[in-house]
Amino acid sequence: MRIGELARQTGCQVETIRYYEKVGILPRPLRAHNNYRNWRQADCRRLKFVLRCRALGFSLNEVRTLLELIDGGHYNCVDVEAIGHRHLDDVRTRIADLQQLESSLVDLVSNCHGGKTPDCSFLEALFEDSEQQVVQE
Amino acid sequence: MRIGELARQTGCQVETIRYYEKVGILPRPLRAHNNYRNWRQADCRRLKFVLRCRALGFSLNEVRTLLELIDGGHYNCVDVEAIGHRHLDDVRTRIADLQQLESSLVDLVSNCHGGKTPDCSFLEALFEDSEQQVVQE
DNA sequence: CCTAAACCCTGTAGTCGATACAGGGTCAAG
DNA sequence: CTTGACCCTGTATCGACTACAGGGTTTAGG
Repeated sequence: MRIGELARQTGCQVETIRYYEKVGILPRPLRAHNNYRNWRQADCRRLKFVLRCRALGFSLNEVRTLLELIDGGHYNCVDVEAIGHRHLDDVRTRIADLQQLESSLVDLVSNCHGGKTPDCSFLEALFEDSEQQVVQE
Repeated sequence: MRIGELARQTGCQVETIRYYEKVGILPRPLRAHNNYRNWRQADCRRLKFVLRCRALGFSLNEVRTLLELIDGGHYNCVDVEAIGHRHLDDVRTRIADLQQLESSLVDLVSNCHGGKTPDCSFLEALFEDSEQQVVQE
């Protein structure tokens, strides 16, 4: 299968496939006489797996770890679960951070009543020399 | 004030200050005889403003826009409010996306019961050739 | 006066996960 | 025989920094 066909079957961009090959997420495929890559069905399956992991917010390094466990063949479900749980914790932390951020923004914007310069409470609040800490993103 | 002192007063890293100068977020300061940067109190205030915006998740480009409005002096509170609201919408979208992602992960992980290879339902679910779409991050 | 540590400078490269060319080669249809 | 779709390599770009390398300056202590 040529790269365009693999792209169609997976919904992945051609450049991204070449990128995944370069960084070792996908194996180097055989080449045809014209130097075109020749992908196999197993590569398609693997790529779909990668894309699903990415859609779930796993980093490429996490995906690499999962793939190594799979490729090694002697993975333990406990290891896999640990990666999943760690990632879930990450996601929950990010949600909590964003929610803090949201409420700070709501506070700021709610003070805004369309007045003219220089009475912008939004900017004034951001310029205040208070020690009040805003949550890090 | 030298760069280290500005870093201490703002909690910003020295390299980041030089970076902000390079990309035009901070003005080019005067230089002492030894070529050391000489920052003023107004720069400190400006940098604190920038850091607060960043902590609220504004991109550097959004910060740049806000600073241009301020520097121009003829900004309208409506413009500022619009930037704030647009950003708030962004944040809410990201929260919703992450929450979708969280529930997908919970589903995956909850099927995991510490079994041995090759009975890992977590990996199997990711390998499934279903058309079921996972939410994009 | 000397030395060591702390500070400052410029410039470049690296991070992550792609994306976007530039500049070429190949192939099938009309 | 040409057009357009496809493929190749290699490099540059994005955002927002961070981390050096390789140098100069200042400051405190002995």
